[in-house]
Amino acid sequence: MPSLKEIYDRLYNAFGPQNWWPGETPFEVLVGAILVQNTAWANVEKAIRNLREEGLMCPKRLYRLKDAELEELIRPCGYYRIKARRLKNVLRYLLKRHDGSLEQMFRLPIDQLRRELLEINGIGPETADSIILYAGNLPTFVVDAYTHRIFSRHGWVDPEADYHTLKEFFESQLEPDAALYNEYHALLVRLGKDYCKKRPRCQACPLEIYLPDGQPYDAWLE
DNA sequence: GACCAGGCACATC
DNA sequence: GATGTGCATGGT
Repeated sequence: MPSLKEIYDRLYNAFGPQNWWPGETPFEVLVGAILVQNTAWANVEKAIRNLREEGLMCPKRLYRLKDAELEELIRPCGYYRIKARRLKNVLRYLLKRHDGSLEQMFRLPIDQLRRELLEINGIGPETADSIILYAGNLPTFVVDAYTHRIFSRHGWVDPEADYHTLKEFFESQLEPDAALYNEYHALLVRLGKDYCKKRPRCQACPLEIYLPDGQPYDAWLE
């Protein structure tokens, strides 16, 4: 396979900078990381807009909001009841442990912060890493369904590989560079959305991954 | 109408 | 330890 750096360069040359995360502030990124779980971003935008318009993009105010009201505001992004609970769980941690200060939270060593986030009910590995990388601008690689799908369909990783294995796969071959990790993950999502859907649809290319000019993506990367 | 989307927790065997 | 299921809206 091509080196991870080369794959990155080719993706960057093809798609350009993705300007992630699409959130105004670190706190919005944190909120978005919960709301986007297994959900299309377009739906999350509506929920975030609702919170913003109500002036609720603030840890304390959001935490004090009644569950029923929070649920109603985030309803457009789906799983709204469980996500309301998960949001409250993170907010409780943020307020009690860090006095509501993200800045303070991100002063923790990355590994420790990651462990603490993973103890929160509703925060799994991808959400924890997304918060650390995209809200904290700290170098931890974010793995998601697209990452797994793209790399396993190419035969570059074991299809059975779990989150931690994929994360190590990237971090062991790339410098710990937050800007690089940020752009890399965003580019993989872009590639996945455009060319690597969940269910393969085209017989001509076993990978079902194509570039805008119709050339198979796998050939393009060789 | 079926399928999909930037997961995660929990029940059951 | 592995496998299955609930959570839910909105776009294609």
